[in-house]
Amino acid sequence: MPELPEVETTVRYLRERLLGDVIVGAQVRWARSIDRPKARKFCRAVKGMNITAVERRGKFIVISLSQVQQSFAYLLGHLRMSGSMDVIDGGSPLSKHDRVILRFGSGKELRFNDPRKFGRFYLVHDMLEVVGKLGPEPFDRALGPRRFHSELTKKRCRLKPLLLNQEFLAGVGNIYADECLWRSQLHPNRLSCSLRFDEAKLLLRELRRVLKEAIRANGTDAGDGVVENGTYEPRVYGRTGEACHRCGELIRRIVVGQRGTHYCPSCQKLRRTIKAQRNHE
DNA sequence: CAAACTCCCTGTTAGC
DNA sequence: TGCTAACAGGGAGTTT
Repeated sequence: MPELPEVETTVRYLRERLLGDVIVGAQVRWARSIDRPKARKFCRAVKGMNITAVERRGKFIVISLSQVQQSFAYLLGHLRMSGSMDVIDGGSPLSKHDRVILRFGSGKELRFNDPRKFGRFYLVHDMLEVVGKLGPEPFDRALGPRRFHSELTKKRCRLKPLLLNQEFLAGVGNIYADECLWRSQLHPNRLSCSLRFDEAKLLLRELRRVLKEAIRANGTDAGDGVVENGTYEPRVYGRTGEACHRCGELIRRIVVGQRGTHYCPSCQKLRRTIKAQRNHE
């Protein structure tokens, strides 16, 4: 599943190939892949648009567009579960799950491939219409340990669902939520309001470290038929029953907030000490 | 406010 | 071998 590192990888890939190119045509093979406007209007409106920037906001791909008479300014894309983007020279046969194709003046084609059909494009004037409610970027300079701790403690949620909440923090998905909790030795069910300052500080640092490491590796290989060639190796995610890299205990899978969650029962204790445990019993 | 549920989808997999 | 049913999962919306 594409999360921040995978989207960042995709954005860099697209930027390198599409910057300055002009969209000359669009084909939509699954109408609901276009969230807004309606597919017909979308195809008409993107024609003649020039790609002036390709950036990322959370898990959204943000493409800035310019045209002589401006009616739309941003093309946003979200890969959701199984989406991926490919830029090819054009003309080659379509593959089964290609949902949207953009043709460019250079002859290149952007192909949006999405087996599960959850991914979406948004063509809008104001990108805040789509990404306006997102929380801060994990790498936002304004997000320091102090503010992170205060945001964490003013909520009363379990850590895992809170990290996945895009209005709390933008870009974290199931894999990297599990990974940063393991690295910080925090239990996914731990209440956010119970975190000490040093624990919040550690969590933020480990989250940034794991995201950086994954970006450097071009993300994680989905292995799910999704075209991705990242080499980041998760330490807990998808390693149920295997040995913890820190202590050797077997990694366990539980469900937290309707999401599969992987953690080490020995390194990530809910309660910190035996004494604290007794006090609760 | 927090959490659970439902829906959207299809490839994969467990079970028969 | 071949079939069916359960399942995963991001996010929006609804209900508890």
